[in-house]
Amino acid sequence: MPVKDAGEKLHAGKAEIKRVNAGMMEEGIVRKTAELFGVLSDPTRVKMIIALSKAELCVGDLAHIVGASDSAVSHQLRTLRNMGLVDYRREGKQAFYSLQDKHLKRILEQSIDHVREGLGSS
Amino acid sequence: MPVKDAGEKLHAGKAEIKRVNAGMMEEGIVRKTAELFGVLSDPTRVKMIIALSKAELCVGDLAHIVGASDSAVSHQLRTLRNMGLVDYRREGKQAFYSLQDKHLKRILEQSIDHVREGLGSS
DNA sequence: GAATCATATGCACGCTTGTTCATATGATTA
DNA sequence: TAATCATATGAACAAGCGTGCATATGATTC
Repeated sequence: MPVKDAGEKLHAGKAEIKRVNAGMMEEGIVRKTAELFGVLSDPTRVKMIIALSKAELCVGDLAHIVGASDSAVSHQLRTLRNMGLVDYRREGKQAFYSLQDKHLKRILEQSIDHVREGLGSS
Repeated sequence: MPVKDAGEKLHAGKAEIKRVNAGMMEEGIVRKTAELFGVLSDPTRVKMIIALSKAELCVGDLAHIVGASDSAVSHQLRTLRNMGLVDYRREGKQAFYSLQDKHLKRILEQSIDHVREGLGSS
């Protein structure tokens, strides 16, 4: 049975619409994908992830590197932790973080190239 | 000359910090990268981009496909247009949009796979 | 045990963002 | 020309987000 288009006025052919609809994903996947990108939509977090992809770092050093306050970085790390994107290791007073998610590094690097190629105009 | 660390207390070796710092990008690139990801951080826009990567569509059809109002979609299209991510073509009353930026499709698809592999836990 | 250090957390505030509603624009049709 | 259609736009509002500040926690050092 085809998709019910009862009443709605469409312009492109129904076959076309149907074809596009078939390529759409489940709502849940879409939501999670958007959430993942949300992580990368903040400059501080982008820098944090770049840094953590290069070395395991404690909060203070990370804050120093990305140029944000300890508090801000700690807050953001919680987000990354909750999403399972960073690894966490305690050593005395310090907490060491590193990038858990290798895919993230790939996606980020690819996108940076993309921006470098000139398209991120704004 | 090494990076000036005057006064700040670092924990990891300075060489390590220096190495990580070297891998950091210019502020402008970081900002634009974050902006690009910002585009993909909303479910409606994710759906729009998926749809537009499969076919050229007019506003109404696109709205129908992604399940949002014409107005909402039009607003979002303006954002995408301003960022140079979609192509625009007028035909009579209708305006047809398509994905200008092929990289975007690649990045998006790669990230969807990534989410499918189970990491987008939230 | 007191002081200090590294990190974490709750709250508040300002800013951004996505949507809706109303209206405008511009093209087609009657 | 009037009415209608597709799209665009502006104002307004709610919700979410990033940060600073104060404070808490837990480990080390004196």
